[in-house]
Amino acid sequence: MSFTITKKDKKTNARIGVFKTSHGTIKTPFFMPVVTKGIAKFITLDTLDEIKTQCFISNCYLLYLKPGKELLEKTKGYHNFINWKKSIFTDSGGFQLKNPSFFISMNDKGVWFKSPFDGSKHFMSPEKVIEMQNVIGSDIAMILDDMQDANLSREAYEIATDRTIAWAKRAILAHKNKKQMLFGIVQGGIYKDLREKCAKEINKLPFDGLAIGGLALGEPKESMHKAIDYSLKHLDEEKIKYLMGLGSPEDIIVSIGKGVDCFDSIYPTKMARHGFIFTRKGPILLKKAKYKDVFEPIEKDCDCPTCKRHTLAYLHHLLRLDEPGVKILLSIHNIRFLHRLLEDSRKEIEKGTFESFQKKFLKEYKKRD
RNA sequence: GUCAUAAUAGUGUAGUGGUUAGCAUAGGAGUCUGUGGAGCUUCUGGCCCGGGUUCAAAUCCCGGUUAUGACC
Repeated sequence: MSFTITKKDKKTNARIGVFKTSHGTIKTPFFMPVVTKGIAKFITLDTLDEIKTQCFISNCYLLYLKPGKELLEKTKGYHNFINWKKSIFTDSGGFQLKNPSFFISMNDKGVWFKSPFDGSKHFMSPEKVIEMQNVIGSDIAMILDDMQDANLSREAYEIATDRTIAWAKRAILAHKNKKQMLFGIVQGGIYKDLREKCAKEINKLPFDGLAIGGLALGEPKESMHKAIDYSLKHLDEEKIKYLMGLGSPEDIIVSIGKGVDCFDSIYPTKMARHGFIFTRKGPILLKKAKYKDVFEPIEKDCDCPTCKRHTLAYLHHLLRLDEPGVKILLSIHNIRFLHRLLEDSRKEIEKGTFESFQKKFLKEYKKRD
């Protein structure tokens, strides 16, 4: 279990590296799809393998509810249960804090959640979240953090920042599993001093990786990018950096240049379900009538199963009929698109040409509809 | 041919005298970022035709047209 930077870009803060977990080696920077409950939405694990997914992220809280701790103990972990040989991250459930269908209340001890399945109440503490992730057996566990929604008062972010720091310390003490890595999370909203304070404190602790959370929640883009900078500035350069939740192609390319190594997001799959597909020349809204007779793949050079076999006209036809299968085909493309984008970024960093690649990408990736 | 019933956005429908004529879907525009989901916002678009009653008609009356059904 280690992270080794193999090359640093001279013109930007981008870097490539090798991230070793108990289940293999991941080339960084990388994108991981979200596999909340043991399967990605509309994509099987088989397909994730086929489109060269190195790693995915699941959700500790949702796995705690179903299938539950006992079953995962019986199967000796989540890897066995779902039969996935490669690496797995688990999110703590901190993100569900902003979701009213889960959240009940919280204090310094932890969070009361409710189950949407039966309304039952569950208490989650920083320690309990570590314990559950241990049962899951994920390669990377995330600490429970206090993530506040955008547009709250500064006081709310001050409390959340202090609580995240306090919980991070408790998580470190609770974490005993030597086969599992633990990542800390930086919070602080869009406030420079809070981000810096949180980053410094989290950076002091012996985490295996460092995450930046609480972004892309409705704050302006510019504030978001600044918040990333404030956070990264005080984090150990040699440790792996994980920007939580961001998945738009522009955000990823910009953030790689800042020195981020790891991304996860529901963005590609959610967009796909709503008929939005990524291309290097910008996103396509496939339902538009202009695609009804375009007999070309989404992207000619894309190697995903969807592009190798189908045309825009065909996919448009399925989307207009609201055939469920089209959500599979589009989700596959969008995930593969991000994997390819990251593969290309790694190649460009290796060659020392990342900066011009980044500029060219951002110039070409404009809305074309 | 006779009788009955019906006719409201492209489609399917609600509306029994005073409504900005409602809803769904289709169509246009926008949006979605550590998954309670396949969503959300928004725009466009309609009373079969002609006459009558009434202060006022999608609504009541007469005629026409068309559709469906039954009968001959």
